[in-house]
Amino acid sequence: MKNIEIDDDLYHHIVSNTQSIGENASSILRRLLNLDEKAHQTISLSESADKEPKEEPLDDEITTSEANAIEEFDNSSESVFNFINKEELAMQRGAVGRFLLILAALYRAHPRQFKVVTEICGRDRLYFANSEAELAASGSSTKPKQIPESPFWVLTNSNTTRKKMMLTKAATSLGYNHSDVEKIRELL
Amino acid sequence: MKNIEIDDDLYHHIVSNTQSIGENASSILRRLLNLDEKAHQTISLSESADKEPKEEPLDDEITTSEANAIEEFDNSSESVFNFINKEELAMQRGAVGRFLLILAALYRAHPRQFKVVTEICGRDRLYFANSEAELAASGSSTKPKQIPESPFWVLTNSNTTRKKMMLTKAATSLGYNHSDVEKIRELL
DNA sequence: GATTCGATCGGAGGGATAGTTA
DNA sequence: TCTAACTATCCCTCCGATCGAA
Repeated sequence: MKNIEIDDDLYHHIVSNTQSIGENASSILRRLLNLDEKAHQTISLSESADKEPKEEPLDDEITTSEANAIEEFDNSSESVFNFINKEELAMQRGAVGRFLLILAALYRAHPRQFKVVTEICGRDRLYFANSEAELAASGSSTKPKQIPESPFWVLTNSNTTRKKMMLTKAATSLGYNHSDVEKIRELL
Repeated sequence: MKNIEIDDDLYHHIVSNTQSIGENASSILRRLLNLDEKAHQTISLSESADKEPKEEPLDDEITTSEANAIEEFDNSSESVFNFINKEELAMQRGAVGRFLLILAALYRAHPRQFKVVTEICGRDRLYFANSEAELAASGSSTKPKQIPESPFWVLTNSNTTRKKMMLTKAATSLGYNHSDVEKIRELL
């Protein structure tokens, strides 16, 4: 135990933070200074549990058969709409944020067949690819962005009209019918 | 001047934070507790030695007189922490987004006393107000933004340090103790 | 010509820091 | 004069419409 001398205002400040009858100065100070306890568990690593959808595109040949096309829907019961969070969408600052969110949903719903989007491209720019470099190399200022939680990248330097077109093509490639495609493009 | 008795480990902690030869305990403690060097925070009307939530009403037309003291904490069981969504926070692009989200949480937890933040201000700019115009008029390029889901506006044209300061002052005005204030400012 | 595509460039937002004031 | 506090300019990044190119 030690005695220290402090100014009145400090003293009052400490007293005013008493949280239990008879609490002593040390206890109050520890709380105010964030000391004591058995440390604080900074960030719970609860994160690591859910992650790891990772997904490896796998290079099976899709073109081979119709059967394949069906089987593609490994998540057959899943549709993008199960992965769209309207709140989150609404919160985005601009079209790019929404664009990425929608694509991320498409990827989550169809991780294995997603690679077909890779075929969607412009006159000379690639629109989708597995790496930033590929997109960057296909044009100037393409502004590649990674589709969240996926191994794919998209070109981002385009007007909104074109972004909608990309969504339309992507959804169509993944087997959505016209009315669903329409709903998807309207999300942007 | 007052004398207080503290544990050895606390004593050492304080001593080890000495920053100049001959610095006294009060000075060190003020620094550690983020208290202003002299006088107290601008806004907090220094209480006497009373404990507990302190806080004072300002012009409130509460119908029941007794309610006044207690009623401050209309959402007494509510703390900002119940209104903070870490996910949402993490998603923000920059400090401004987080800043607004944290303030919105503070407002939701304390809608009736929130008006005290209105007293927080700089040399000539207002930091909080009930209208965009007020803030805009108090300086140039103040970039006022409305605190989501609230009738209040904040100035936004400041560096991150100052935004943290604003949060600190706001939380303090609303009766949070230092350790909570610290947690809040760390959210930014 | 008509149409599709590319990427430049103006605009908005954010916030560090230079500059100002008390 | 010197310093601490505060302001708001200004640079940077992100967006995406627009207009030139194919």
